[in-house]
Amino acid sequence: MERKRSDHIADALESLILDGTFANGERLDEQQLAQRFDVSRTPLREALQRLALSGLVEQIPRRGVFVRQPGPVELMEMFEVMAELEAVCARLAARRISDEALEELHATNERCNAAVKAREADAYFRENERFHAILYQQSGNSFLENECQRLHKRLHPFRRMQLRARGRLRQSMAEHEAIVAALEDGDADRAADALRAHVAVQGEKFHNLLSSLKIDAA
Amino acid sequence: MERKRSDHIADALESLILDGTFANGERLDEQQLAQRFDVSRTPLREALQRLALSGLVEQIPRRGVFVRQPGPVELMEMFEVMAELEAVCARLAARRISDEALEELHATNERCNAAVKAREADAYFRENERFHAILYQQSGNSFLENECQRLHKRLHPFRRMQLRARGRLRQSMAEHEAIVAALEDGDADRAADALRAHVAVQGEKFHNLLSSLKIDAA
DNA sequence: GTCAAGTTTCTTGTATACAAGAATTTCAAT
DNA sequence: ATTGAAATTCTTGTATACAAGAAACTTGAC
Repeated sequence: MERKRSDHIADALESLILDGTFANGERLDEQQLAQRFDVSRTPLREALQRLALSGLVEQIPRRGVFVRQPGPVELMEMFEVMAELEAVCARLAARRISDEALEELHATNERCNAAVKAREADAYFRENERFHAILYQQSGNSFLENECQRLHKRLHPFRRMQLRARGRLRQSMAEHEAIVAALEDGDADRAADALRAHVAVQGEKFHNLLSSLKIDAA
Repeated sequence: MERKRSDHIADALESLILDGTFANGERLDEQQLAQRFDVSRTPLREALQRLALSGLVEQIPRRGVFVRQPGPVELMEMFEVMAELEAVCARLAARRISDEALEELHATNERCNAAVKAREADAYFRENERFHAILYQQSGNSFLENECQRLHKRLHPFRRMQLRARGRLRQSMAEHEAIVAALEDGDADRAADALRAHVAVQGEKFHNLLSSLKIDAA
């Protein structure tokens, strides 16, 4: 299963957009980028098209493609949908989850906690991602799993930002524990509510963070 | 806002796949299709890539692209997710829906009913689509609205098939009425449950239909 | 006749060339 | 100096040409 050049370019561009190398309304010049990646315009255009379809970039016919960072409103909307999708995962998983998966959720939380204490941000994020990935998978609905991963990936950079809020890490861990507890009890509604709240609060924290930044800037 | 050739080709190919002109595992030959649409391979490849990203087609590197109709399991999964997403729409819409929109839902249902009585299938489908589109929109979350429309579009041909089940049309109309009633009462949970059931039953009907077809074939 | 290695042909992936529409600049008129 | 139209330049969209990998076919050994 070998990948082609345009795939790698798409990934690279995605990273560059998500980490803010390209500013928001900025136009992405095909020729420049082609030179930068040492490739012709053909695979580059394929990569740009992929980004356009995944929403990171807007393609205006005969004008070019422009970086399109979601604004505060759209972000809140995305977090809202993410919260609901994860709640559905939890509801389904509460019935279907295996003992092994529960064990793994516990283990992941352990490692997550250890990372919090050791102040290892990267390790924390890795385990956090794993926690959610397991939940998606345990929904038993692979279409849902894919949709969740898609949206999760898109929200990734903002999730990271939101976690800088004071005391959020410890609170987030507590929420994880509560979610696992509900799953262990097989309580679908409680698990769903816990997960919905867990994700929704991320959106809110992020929103607060944005507001404070705006005040600072003003 | 002019579109480009590859957009039209993508639409055309999409129709051809959805209406079954191309069989399931069939390989789509770039050269043949290019001739067929009287265009070079470049825009055609763009169109194919779009279809691949939207899931209608699978692209295997250096091998070609193949039609990929979802199997029964995946379809059920998709209907399950659709049901949940629409339930979220209903829950949000129950609080935010405007009087005008409620009025329009009623009107749409009227026209839908008329179409049922007149046995006008096309009109029925048009109004049915409109009903759901209004709900998506009235969620007040445009990201959610887009996601719903995306999935709705993808399920469109299967929805149509499912409605052939005996008595389903009339039952479906009754469900629509119940949904509007819940929205008028501002009862979020009832609206969500009604819409979830309304969509979920479509998946089940479809599943039944598939099973009976398989028995017939055997 | 079957199987395998080598060769040919075909298809996809990439590069380049060309066409057409958009942006920018130039230049004239007021 | 400003405005507006013509022309030039630049960028995107499409066509064609080339490269590389996969499938199909040929040929030879057993």
